[in-house]
Amino acid sequence: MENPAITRYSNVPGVDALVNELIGRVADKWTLLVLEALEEHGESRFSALARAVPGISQKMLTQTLRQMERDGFVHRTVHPVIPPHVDYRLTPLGHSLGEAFCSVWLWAEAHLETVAAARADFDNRD
Amino acid sequence: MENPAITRYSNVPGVDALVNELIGRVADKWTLLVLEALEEHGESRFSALARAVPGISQKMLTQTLRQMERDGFVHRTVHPVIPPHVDYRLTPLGHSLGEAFCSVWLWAEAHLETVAAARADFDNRD
DNA sequence: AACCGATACTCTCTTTTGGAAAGTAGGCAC
DNA sequence: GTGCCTACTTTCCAAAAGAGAGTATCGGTT
Repeated sequence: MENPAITRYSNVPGVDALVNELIGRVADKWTLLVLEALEEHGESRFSALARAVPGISQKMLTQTLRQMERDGFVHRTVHPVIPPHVDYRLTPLGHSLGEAFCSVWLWAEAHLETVAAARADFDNRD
Repeated sequence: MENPAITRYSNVPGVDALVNELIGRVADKWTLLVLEALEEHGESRFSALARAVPGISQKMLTQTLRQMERDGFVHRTVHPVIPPHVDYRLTPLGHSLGEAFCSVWLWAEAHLETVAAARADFDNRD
């Protein structure tokens, strides 16, 4: 009873599930915030990212960076010195993702007040 | 000890936290998928959305639609008939968000294989 | 030799979130 | 009455996230 219909901006049926999965991975708050921090500050260390992404826990930062590394968005450089020194930087793929999200950031900035007004309106109904 | 520095594509310090919050709301897998379904199919009923968004539970669909309604992305029309009939459609604001995300969908489609290859490569290391 | 500091994690515990499935409401055909 | 229809709502349980302390490493200090 599945609807095999066209979905998504391209209409290739079998690809949709995969695109959905990738979107699910990419449409993640922390991924987006880390991506943005790396776009903004360039190559950064773990502790710098922890500072740059407000509210992220070390655990989530580690996890997010691992996923992003696995997906090929960031490159991890370990300098074998004491104390340890690890740098993270965007790959070209990660950078291209950042550019794709650029319009979303701009949208968020542009419509911040509209959304706030909509929320206030909604909360004051009934 | 907070770093008040420039973040985001605009550099207005106080706005950043709000933009972050909005991004967190908007960069949500289910929100994105529902948004896409509404872009694709136009005004839809609850059950049609449940079918159009593969894998979503009723609970998450209800919750996501409520949030999107509160944020002003969707309009909810209740037809007071029996059995109940409720239609959801994108507001202009919701549509503009969909357009902002368009580049992300295109990115996902375009780089699907690159990401798959990166993952395979990562998983086969050490 | 014991201790400390620095850095990037890692582990444990508690809270929050998400999914599956059953329940609710209310008129209408039977 | 009983069952049916749709759009939720609730409940229970499992998975995920956050807080915060712990770990490994080595050189320098005491």
